[in-house]
Amino acid sequence: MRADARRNYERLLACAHEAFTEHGADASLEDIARRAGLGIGTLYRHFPNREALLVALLSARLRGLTTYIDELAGQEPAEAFANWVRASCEHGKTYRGIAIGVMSMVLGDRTEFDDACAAAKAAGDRVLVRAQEAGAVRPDITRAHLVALVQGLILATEDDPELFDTLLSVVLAGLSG
Amino acid sequence: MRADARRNYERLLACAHEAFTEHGADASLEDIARRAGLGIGTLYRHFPNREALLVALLSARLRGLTTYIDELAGQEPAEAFANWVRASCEHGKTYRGIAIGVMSMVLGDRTEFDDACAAAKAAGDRVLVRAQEAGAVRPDITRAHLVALVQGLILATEDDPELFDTLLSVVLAGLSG
DNA sequence: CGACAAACGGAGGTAGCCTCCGTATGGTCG
DNA sequence: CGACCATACGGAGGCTACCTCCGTTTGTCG
Repeated sequence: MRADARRNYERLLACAHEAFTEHGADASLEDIARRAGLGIGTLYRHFPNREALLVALLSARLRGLTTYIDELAGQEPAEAFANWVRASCEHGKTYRGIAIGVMSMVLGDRTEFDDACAAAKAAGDRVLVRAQEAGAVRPDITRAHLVALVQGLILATEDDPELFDTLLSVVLAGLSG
Repeated sequence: MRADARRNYERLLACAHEAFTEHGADASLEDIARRAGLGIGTLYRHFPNREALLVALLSARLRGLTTYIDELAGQEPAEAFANWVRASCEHGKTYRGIAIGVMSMVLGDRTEFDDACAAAKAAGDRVLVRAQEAGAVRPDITRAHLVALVQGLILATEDDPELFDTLLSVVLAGLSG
């Protein structure tokens, strides 16, 4: 990959992040190219369609989340667990709209995204198991339960950060072993 | 309202339902007008923009759900409660994508939609209170809890009906008084 | 430094959004 | 019953976005 190509790839991802968080998954691709100071043709060479750009962006962000989760290994189990839940909520809030857009798209090769998902799940499982082994979290809880709790929490408290904090503390207390 | 206008209004809503469930909130408005055998101008007179059409459609559906919930008054409390949860899940599944599109839109007069929401909530509360008074449902559960549970359930079990049924039975068992 | 594969840019064809206004028609009143 | 007009309809047209295609530019390697 040529140096200019890599530079432009990164620039496009950064501008796509801005545009998608501002306007949702419907953001104009031409606007993204303009923000990056590049032609629309360049955007389409790197990402053949909207889905490809979204998948690349989400995958990059998921990799970032995975890195953070792995760093939680240095914290005590209960604290690491709480931080994991919190980070997942934050990630879910920011990318809920975008992720739903991606989910509704079909077909195509989503290997990259699937891999990033699997990695994030595995990293989360490690934190969960550790917390459970330390007796900080009920042993019957699974990651699927937490996904459901987190998503429900986010949707039920839309636009009410105070309610969100209250319910999150309730959930965390309820999960303690 | 003239007779032809009312007929066309209904026809547009029906075709919008088809199109939105097929293609999500991004469905083409021109396609909706075509399906209804009407000009695009007619669609825009009845619904000045996409949001207005979505709001009208969701409101109509919510009113239908409210009617169903009210009919549950004839069933025994525990059964009515379970049916309410089930119907809410069904409604949420079908309209999740569309509803999210609506939620992300801002400003404008949403009185009609707000009223429909309030009515559905009130009807649900009646069923909940009755079930709790009969001792069929834990007294500390609120409708907000159920919204969170339901939404989380739907999101966590995307594309896996079997898992959905399993988790739903778990939730219903867990809610019993 | 020169050559060429790799990358860029943007014109252009298509389609959807929404507006505007000329045309058609349902309902009402003499 | 017929004529009038407010109400409603249709679609052309201006705009913007999507995506493709190809002529031009540029990084890299011998």
